[in-house]
Amino acid sequence: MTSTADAPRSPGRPRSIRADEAIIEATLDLLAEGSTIEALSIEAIATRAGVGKATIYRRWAGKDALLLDALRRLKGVLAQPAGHSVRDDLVLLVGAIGKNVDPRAAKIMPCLAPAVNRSADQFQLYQSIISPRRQLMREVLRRGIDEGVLRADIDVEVTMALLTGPMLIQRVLQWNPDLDEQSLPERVVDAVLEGIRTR
Amino acid sequence: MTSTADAPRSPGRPRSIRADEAIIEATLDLLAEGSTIEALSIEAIATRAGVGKATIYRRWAGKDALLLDALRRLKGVLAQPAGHSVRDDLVLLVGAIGKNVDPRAAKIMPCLAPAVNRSADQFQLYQSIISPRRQLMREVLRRGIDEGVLRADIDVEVTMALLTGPMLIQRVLQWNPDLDEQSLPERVVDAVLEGIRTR
DNA sequence: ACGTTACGAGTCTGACCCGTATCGTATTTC
DNA sequence: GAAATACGATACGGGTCAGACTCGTAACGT
Repeated sequence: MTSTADAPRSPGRPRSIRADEAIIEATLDLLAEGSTIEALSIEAIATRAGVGKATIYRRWAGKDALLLDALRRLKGVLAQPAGHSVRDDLVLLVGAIGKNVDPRAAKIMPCLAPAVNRSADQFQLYQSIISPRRQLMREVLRRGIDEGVLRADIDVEVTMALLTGPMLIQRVLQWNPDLDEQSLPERVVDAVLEGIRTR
Repeated sequence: MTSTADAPRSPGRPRSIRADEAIIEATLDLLAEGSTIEALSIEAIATRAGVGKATIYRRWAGKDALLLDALRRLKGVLAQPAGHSVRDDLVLLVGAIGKNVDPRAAKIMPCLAPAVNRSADQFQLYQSIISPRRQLMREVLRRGIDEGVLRADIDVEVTMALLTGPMLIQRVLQWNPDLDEQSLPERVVDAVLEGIRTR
């Protein structure tokens, strides 16, 4: 016989996995199409997903809970530095900033900026996404110090901000429309490595 | 007699300047208190300003037009570099990023990130605010090159992103909560000046 | 005095939305 | 086949808001 712990299966029709998917996808689609977080309505999501509202409320407590789950899908995979050259690893990591597997992510990211500072939940989600990436860069910098490629007296945290900031304001805020995004990672890394002062 | 061009004065009660002020102020207050751009309603603004809704519609076509006018007030004044030391001037300019005269600006800025990429009007407003500041920094960097303090082969535009980015992600996105904002301008400028590579 | 325009306050219609409930139907276990 | 649960659809009451409108009043020119 099946053990009791093995089959806590409830009777009745099981929840549709396709509905789960459709709801999440509809949410991300709508966000990517330009809807802002609070303009997003459960009704719109339900319609877009081809699903009844009740089906959404059966799974999530409200819009916030749904959004949290939906945004988790966007995380994407971490870039994997090769480990040969510190400079090349940094270029790889800087180039990966704001570049997710899901093309919708680029459109959605700017929307999170306001939310991050108003909701503790979303701040935590945001930090949980970026902190592993920060850790990756931190390790490369530490390796650079150990190998003697980077000075030992640099502030690693400030250096990470130095490398990340320019890329982020360009990708998320379109800070300077004339700046070439393609070559930016290389140029940022090299500038930070060499400094700009005459010697 | 008064010349025709001199007195295009219309009859009737003139518009109240105090109402103009009150409406703009109420808008900025509500934004600074945490309301997001689209959660902001004309009704709320009218109530807060102690003004009838019609008084607002008489002046602006809608929420967008009002917002554009209101945000223009936040520009603040440009920091004035002393012109003695390039390093000190850069510290001043970097420290001024995201620091406006109006304390409400700091709370409002993150809300603009999504809007900037969706409305051409707001993108232009955003650029019109930051481009004179960019120009200021550009001039300091050029002076540095002329004086021989900075290398002649640096890319000035990339360098500006290098200096601005870290400060902006910290002030607007709270990128790394552990980073000390107070000392950041100095540390960013010095790091960019010296580079992080061993020599 | 009189016409004109603005004022604050309020009303009204038509949207849109939330969250819940209720349909008839479909899918599962026992 | 019966009980249980899910499904999409739709209806509901309660809420907010946009915009246009209406009051009675206030401020300005002639």
